[in-house]
Amino acid sequence: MTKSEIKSETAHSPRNRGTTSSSASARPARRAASAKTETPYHHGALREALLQAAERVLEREGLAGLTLRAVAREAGVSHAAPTHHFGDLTGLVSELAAIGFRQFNAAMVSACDAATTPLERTLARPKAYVAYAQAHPGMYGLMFRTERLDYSRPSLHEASEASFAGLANAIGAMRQEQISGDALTLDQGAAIARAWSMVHGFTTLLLDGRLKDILERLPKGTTAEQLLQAMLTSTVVPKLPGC
Amino acid sequence: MTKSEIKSETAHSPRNRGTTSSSASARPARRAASAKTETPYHHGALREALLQAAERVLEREGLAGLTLRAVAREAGVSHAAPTHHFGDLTGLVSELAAIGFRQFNAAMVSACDAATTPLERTLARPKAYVAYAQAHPGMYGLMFRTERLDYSRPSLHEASEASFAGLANAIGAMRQEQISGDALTLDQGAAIARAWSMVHGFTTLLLDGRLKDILERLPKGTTAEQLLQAMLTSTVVPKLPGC
DNA sequence: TCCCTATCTTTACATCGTAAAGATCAGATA
DNA sequence: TATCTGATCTTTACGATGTAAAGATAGGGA
Repeated sequence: MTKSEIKSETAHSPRNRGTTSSSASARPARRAASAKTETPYHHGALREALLQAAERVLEREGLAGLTLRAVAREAGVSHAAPTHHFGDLTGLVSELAAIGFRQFNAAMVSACDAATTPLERTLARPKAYVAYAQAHPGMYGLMFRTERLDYSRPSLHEASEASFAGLANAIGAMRQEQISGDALTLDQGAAIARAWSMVHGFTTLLLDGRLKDILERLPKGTTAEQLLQAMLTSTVVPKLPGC
Repeated sequence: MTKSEIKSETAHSPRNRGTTSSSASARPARRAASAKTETPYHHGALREALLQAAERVLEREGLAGLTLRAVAREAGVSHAAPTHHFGDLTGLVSELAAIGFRQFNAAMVSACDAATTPLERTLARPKAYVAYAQAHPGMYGLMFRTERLDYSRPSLHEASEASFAGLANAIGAMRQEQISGDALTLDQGAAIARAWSMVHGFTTLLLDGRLKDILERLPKGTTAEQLLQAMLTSTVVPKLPGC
């Protein structure tokens, strides 16, 4: 889109494989793996390399810049190479999102482990949630942009499911209840939905720059993290109908 | 993307303007507005027609299907016609989002006006918020997908600003305070952020199908609206740290 | 009457996703 | 050891998209 900036792509032979095929013999001739092959025809671990390249592209150029061809360029292979490993763009993006969910879960678990005081234990998870999103805005945006993902992929389904389970358990712990996997009371469901909606909504609005107006009007120097904490801990409940 | 389904587009002359130019005289010849012109060369109100076409395309085929060419097809004009009115895709999409914000605000205002009991007055706005998103998922998704919008456009900036102002005022009313435009206490900011995050997060999760797991585990027949209400009214505050 | 200008259409081009066919190579099989 | 097979990667090709630029067509004033 938008005319793109550079990248001619007319340059064939993605990786300079040191072939230096001088003559243009139409016959394949099977050039016998010329002694100093810089990079072999077979990459060896292209799948992982592509996923890492994709993450770099995503965080560098944003969601719109995450294309199959850009990832292939970043990895130094031909533009059709990713297809073999991921089927299509949705496949690549879904695998990347699965990685994101695993990073995300790991961040929250380790934040919980590090918490010591009761207040820290209460805030560790939401703070880690927002912190991950701020540190990896591209990844977070990808993970919650359903239209580009394929949740029927086991890796993605599992990873996002684990994310939800962790949340539900944390809420259960707050309510000193064992949240059974199969049934919820309305109160339990409301508690889970409230916590998740609040943190997810805050994060989304923050990343979209929609909280800037609020932050600017707060006492000078107030950070998003402080706003989050105030939002989560303040017990002042509005008493009258709005509108 | 995805190979598309149909639409040949090889059919030139978007609208059948009844020209029936039999001979192929290379010279323009200025065919004198043949008596029964079905649709004139100049549409007359193409800008509005394009915006309406865009909304139809958006709700019918989703965000990914909302392309300049698809909108032009829907409106029956050449694929480059929208460019003249909106500059580029971002322009069209931003104007459409502005319309969305205006519809959205109107829906909340009228819901507030219709509320009578105190409980209704408290819930009218959030319920209208979610209801709009459910009725116009494409529009809602568009409005909060920042990466495709250009907030420097006055119409969009104003409309979304009005949306925020309405929210802030509603929170102010709940707290029986006058929320001054330029400064906020941390408590006030937290109250606004909490309300907005909660409702926006709930809506986003709901539209992305991520609350399905919760809804299925609630007492049989519980609707999203009931969950929202429980989420907003329940005063049971979690008492212990989580993790 | 003539021409200017906004509006709309054509044409063109770079990029994208994806399919299909060819090239390359590692390892099994004989 | 020589050959074959299948996985991996590259080429080539096609339709779709956004956007720029040039041509065609009126509507409305000079």
